[in-house]
Amino acid sequence: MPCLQHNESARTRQGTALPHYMQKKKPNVDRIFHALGDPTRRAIMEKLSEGPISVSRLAEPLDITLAAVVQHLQVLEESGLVQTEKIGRVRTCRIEPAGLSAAAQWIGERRSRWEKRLDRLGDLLAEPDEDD
Amino acid sequence: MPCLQHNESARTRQGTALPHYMQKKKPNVDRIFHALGDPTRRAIMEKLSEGPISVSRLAEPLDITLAAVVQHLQVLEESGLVQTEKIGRVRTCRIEPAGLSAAAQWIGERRSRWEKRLDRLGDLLAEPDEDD
DNA sequence: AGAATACTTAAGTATCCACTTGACAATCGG
DNA sequence: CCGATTGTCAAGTGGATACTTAAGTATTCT
Repeated sequence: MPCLQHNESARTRQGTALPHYMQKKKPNVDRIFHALGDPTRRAIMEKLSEGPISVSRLAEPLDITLAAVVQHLQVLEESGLVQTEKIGRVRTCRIEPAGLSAAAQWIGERRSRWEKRLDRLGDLLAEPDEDD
Repeated sequence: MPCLQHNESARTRQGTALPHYMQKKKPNVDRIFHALGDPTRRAIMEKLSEGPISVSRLAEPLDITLAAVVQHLQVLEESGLVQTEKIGRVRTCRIEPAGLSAAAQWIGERRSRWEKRLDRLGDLLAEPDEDD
């Protein structure tokens, strides 16, 4: 069970340990982008965007072992990008839209901050006779 | 110069070698998501979203060495997320909006594909008397 | 019941990659 | 011109992680 801990402590945190009450604050963005950082996992998301599918069907086009696919799925599920459900002996996987939304939101925030900055800059260039 | 090759060939490609004429097709999504997969690099993007800034100013809050920051910046620049310009001895870094756009687009495509699927499903449930 | 399917889990390996150190290069300030 | 800033480059290290193999579990088929 202590197998898939990412334990990003070493590099992720800058200073000393976080107080426990803000430990789980937004664990998702970290995990989501880490998950999307792997090309195989993006390929899995690609396939999943076509619709729900079983683990072995997912593995078919991937030319890695089933076991490896399962490991990727665990990462994706823990990050909240994917949701799975086992019925009988087959586990069906589907996209969890909230995960992709969180990623999109992070990107959108940074982008709009940057663009707002550009706008203000534009204003300054347009009216250079305000006080300073 | 052959220092920062990611050389994702082994795992990224599924089958045999790609023909050279489709090698550089969309190298960006891979690099962009790999770049955003690292928390330190996301912190850099965060800071950059406040406006252009020099390398050493960027490094200050990061408690890693300047050299490490430079390496992260190379990854970010090669992925197209960041643009830099050196004037005198100081290199100024800024966000390249096209990079974030590409990431946002990738996410948006998968998300909308998935949601379109859900819509069709909704239609079926709503009108179960169409032919099959 | 026995065989086949569809995963699951654990352990080991090899590669990748974030980071450091240390030496060097170029520019700026007195 | 000398020292201080600001950044660059190369090599090395340790830890993370994508993947494999191999053995095990639970379900379905005949």
